[in-house]
Amino acid sequence: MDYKLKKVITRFAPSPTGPLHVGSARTALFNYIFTKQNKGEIILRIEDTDRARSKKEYEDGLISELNWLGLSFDEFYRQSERTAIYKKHLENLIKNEKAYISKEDAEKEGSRGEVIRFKNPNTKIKFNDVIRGEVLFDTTELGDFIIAKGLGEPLYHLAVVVDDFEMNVSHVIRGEDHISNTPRQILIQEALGFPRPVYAHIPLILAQDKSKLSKRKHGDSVSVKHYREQGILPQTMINFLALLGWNPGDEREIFSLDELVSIFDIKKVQKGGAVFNPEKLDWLNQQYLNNLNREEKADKIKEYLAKHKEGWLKSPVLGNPVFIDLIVERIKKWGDIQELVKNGELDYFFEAPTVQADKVPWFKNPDIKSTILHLSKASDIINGLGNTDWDVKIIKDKLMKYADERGRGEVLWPLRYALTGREKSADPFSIAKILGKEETLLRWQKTTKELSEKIQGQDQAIG
RNA sequence: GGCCCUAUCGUCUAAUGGUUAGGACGUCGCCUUCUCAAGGCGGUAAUCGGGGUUCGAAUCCCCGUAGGGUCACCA
Repeated sequence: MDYKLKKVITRFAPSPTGPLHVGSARTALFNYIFTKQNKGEIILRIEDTDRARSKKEYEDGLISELNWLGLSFDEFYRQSERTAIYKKHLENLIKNEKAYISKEDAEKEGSRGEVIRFKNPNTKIKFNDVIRGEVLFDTTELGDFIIAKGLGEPLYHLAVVVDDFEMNVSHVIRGEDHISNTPRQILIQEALGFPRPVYAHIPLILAQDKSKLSKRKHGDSVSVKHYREQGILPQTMINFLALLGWNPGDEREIFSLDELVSIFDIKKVQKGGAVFNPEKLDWLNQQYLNNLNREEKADKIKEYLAKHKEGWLKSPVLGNPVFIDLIVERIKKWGDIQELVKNGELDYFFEAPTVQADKVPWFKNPDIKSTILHLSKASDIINGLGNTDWDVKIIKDKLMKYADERGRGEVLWPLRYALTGREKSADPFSIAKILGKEETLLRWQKTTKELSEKIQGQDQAIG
């Protein structure tokens, strides 16, 4: 009765019929945490009794995603390799008249003449769910359900019950969609004389429309792989999934897997389903992104840039810490780098921008002559800086001193625009630092020249 | 439809009979700023409805209602 006395053994039992679903990932996570908390063992069991729908590539994918998440398992089984065991128990059921071979109408396509049905004792089943409390079912309506297509072809309910027993599973933690399967499985357990594990049915993860997240209805966004490819960090995923349906009772919400193991409480898991909120996932990822060290950031930026702009990889800009910080500040996940590239927001770091002369002066005081003056003056200031002074703070201090005298917008807008050719961008100090003195001066001088020519043209036209 | 589960801001949730119903995401505003991003500060917003029980109900009970899950020779 008191499961604390028994060794805790849990299992995560996906069927390899598709990519790892975020809901399944959370089930795996809760199993994992619970197991570690109780110093137990966790089993990964591939439920591939449906030979037609199960695929090795999905199994590989499942394992790859679990690895990525950092969830490890103590034992591994495949149901397709255990048919002899199921057969033994099936024969036992038939011998004891708990199940029988049933002649069926084989007219329906895909159906066969004989299947094995469980002899339903038509009782009421009551079980205690860790999360929901007492649940009562009348099993009469279930009828004599089919537990195997044949002695060598067990179906889900039979395989689950046999395996949970054979593997000494003490706690079954699974999704709420299995709650109505539980009475059926308990019936089989009792017929076989097996002990009953502790059940915990965790709530479903819902889509925005509040229906169960399904690949069919909601596409790729249901898979862990999707978020992995978007550049969400595994630690973000773990943290986010844990927070979906659980909280520590106080206001903390950033937790590592290890921290979860110390503070998680399965009894505090919510009863109702939880909508998967991608905005919050992004926000959380941003928190984790910021805490990465420079090397990790630099490596990932290179990796994602390589996908879109291989030509940029040789640039020394990539190693510049100011550049790295600038990028990380502007993304929520690595995949956002693609957007940055696509929108041309990074071009000016790697090649001279196209500057439109009429956009150089600040709109509040579009005087070309003073704009030229500011550009030249700024060039002088920058030119006076030695190599050791080539630092964002120093560049900023020097330029700001001048900008404060002459009006910030009036000075800073042209400086920045001449450097980037964009109305929106990072500040001119950081960009100057990244570009280097020579390139910065070059861009300012080029713009100055263009503006001068423009003025001359105007003067001639007037004269 | 039968059975089962669930019900606090738009979303994730706190408050285990007594709180101005708290926090986070989003959103909005302000500050910081030449612009963008980041950051800081602040605002908006909820107890599904109706009956009980109680001095007192988001909290306990009943009835509705709504949403969801499940009803395979899938898992």
